[in-house]
Amino acid sequence: MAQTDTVTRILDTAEVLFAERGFAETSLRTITSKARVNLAAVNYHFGSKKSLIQAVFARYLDPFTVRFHHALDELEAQYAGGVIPLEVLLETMARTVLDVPAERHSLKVFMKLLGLAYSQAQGHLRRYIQDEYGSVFSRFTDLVRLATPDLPDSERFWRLHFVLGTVIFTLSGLDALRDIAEKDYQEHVSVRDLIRRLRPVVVAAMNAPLPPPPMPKAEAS
Amino acid sequence: MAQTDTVTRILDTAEVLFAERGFAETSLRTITSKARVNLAAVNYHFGSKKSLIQAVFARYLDPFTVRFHHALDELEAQYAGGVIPLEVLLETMARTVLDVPAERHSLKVFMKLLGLAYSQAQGHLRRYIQDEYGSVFSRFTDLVRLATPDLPDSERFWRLHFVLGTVIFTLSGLDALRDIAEKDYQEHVSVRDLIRRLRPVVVAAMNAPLPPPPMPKAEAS
DNA sequence: TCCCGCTGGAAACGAGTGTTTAAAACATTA
DNA sequence: TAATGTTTTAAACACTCGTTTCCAGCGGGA
Repeated sequence: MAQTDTVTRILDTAEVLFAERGFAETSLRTITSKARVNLAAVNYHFGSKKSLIQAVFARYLDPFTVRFHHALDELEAQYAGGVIPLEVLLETMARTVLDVPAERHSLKVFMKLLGLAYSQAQGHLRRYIQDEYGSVFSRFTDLVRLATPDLPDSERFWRLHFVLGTVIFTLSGLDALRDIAEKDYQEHVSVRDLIRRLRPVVVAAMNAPLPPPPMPKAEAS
Repeated sequence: MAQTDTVTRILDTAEVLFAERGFAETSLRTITSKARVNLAAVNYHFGSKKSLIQAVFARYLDPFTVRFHHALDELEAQYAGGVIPLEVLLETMARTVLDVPAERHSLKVFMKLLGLAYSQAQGHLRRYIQDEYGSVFSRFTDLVRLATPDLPDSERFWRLHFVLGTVIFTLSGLDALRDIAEKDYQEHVSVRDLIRRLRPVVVAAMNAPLPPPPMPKAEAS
């Protein structure tokens, strides 16, 4: 192997370029030249650009899933048989998300990638993430169901995605927002600062009163 | 002019293609062939692809801003001098957003475009939207400040972006989420359905208790 | 009638894309 | 040391991209 492994050098370079410019806007030539690696190296080691994108995600999501499963195991043991409170579940997820990139690169990159996974076309990516990491998420939502027995299933489904949107949107667009915030309010916000602000908002959102029942169908949508 | 104006035929086709595949992933050739228009027509009528993208947004945002300004005018007259309640402000914004695409195409396209504007690189777009339509948003946030006097400025700033994230994220990824929801809960959700569910969540998020003060700085971020 | 400013159309340009090839360099084992 | 398998390299391939060029058709004003 070279000074540092070619594979990891490609991954390190690709993840920040993807995060700050998107997938389609980042060419293999940009990646390989910045990583000081031959152009063909990507296709040799990963097979294709698609596979490289998936590999970038795997490097974050693999450690995340094992840590999260582990954390949920501990929680279930701790509350043996009982219900794990919603706040604890959310807190655990947040802590796991925060821990994973700590040992790797920046949390910012991780969140930007998650944001891209949702917004960019890249159908293969959504399918890959769903197939590969869907099970952890279902386990989590099952626990959330136990913690919020009064919420109708569909309502809980939507609210989870509401807060997911809040978190991903905020953290993935953090740089731009932080610039505005610092200019207007002269206060520096760290990621952990943001999480502190997010917590009460997310809890309040999940515990919001139920919406009124839908109007008797007046017009088709 | 042809059967329908070449310019509007380009815009009509471009907006749905952009919405469902992103900007970089949609080529001018795809647009022009689907619109049954010559390839050179885009560069002739709009000058460049960038300008076409901006024109697509302008066709939504121009009517939106005049309507929204008008609605805020009425509100200020109605509450002459007094404070406009937060719920009324949010409701007004939601109604305006809903009204605009009604006379044009789908709300879905509009929200997907907004989502793309945030997530895709396209620096020129963010700048264009900020320069062209930033004033309406500042007027709105000023009114929100009056409605929530107990919220610190920075906290209100972040919470507004939190709920913005919720709305854009949910509505722009609606199709995928709707598929899951329909499969799992056998209920069809319309956009207006979603807004009904969003309302209490957004209000609760804005009115959430303040976060605890930040920890005495332990480690740098 | 000639000329002019627009709009539409086919073809080409030059740059940039992901991917493949075949040879060279290296590393590892026998 | 020789043979083997693995990794790196430079060059080419086959496209696709946004943009430009040049010309044909069209209208109405002089």
